[in-house]
Amino acid sequence: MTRLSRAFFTRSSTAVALDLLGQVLARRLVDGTALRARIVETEAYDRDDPASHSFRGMTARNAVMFGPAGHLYVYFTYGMHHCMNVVTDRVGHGSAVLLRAAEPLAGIEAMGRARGTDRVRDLCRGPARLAQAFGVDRSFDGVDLVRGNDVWIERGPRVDPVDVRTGPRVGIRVGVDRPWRFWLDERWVSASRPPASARR
DNA sequence: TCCCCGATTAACT
DNA sequence: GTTAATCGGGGAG
Repeated sequence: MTRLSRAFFTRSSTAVALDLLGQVLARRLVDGTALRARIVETEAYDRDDPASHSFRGMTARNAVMFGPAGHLYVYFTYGMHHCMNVVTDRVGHGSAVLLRAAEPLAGIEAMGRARGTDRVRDLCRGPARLAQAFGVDRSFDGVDLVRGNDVWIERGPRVDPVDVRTGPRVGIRVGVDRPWRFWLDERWVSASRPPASARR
């Protein structure tokens, strides 16, 4: 097992988002249970990107985005959901990659318990589902993926560039012109939805 | 302080 | 295809 390094994360969010496809998100629960899932969908967010939480500058909520790369940025939204991001680029830059979906590999029973479902396909298909399956909430905001022993990302089998798909990001109403969503296998990828601009 | 709405999901018709 | 759930962030006043 090779863990992804600080250098891997200290690059542009789009480069990291693309290269995270096929890597393995790993977690060790307090009871020792190991969780592993292959990352199959990501989205890049950058400063000067109106869809990014960092766009309007640093606040208490997004402060981690402006810190060193390779740390988790976890935010709470819709009054009930948590989403996991990996901080990218240089300190002070303000960029991150949203982990949107993954293919469960190990610890599936524990993930099912955390999610309240037996459907393997729905365990990690969607950013809030993924965070819930991995037991990640706001208390994980700022956790170091490079040095920590609770969550980290391992090098997975090499991905053939031919298998990579790109397109507009999901659920946003600004910055839709940037094709910063990256995914591999439709089966494990989060549900598409009508453009955010058409809702509410 | 008030108020709108979100990097979503599940459960509807 | 539509919508309720549910609450914190942050812009407006």
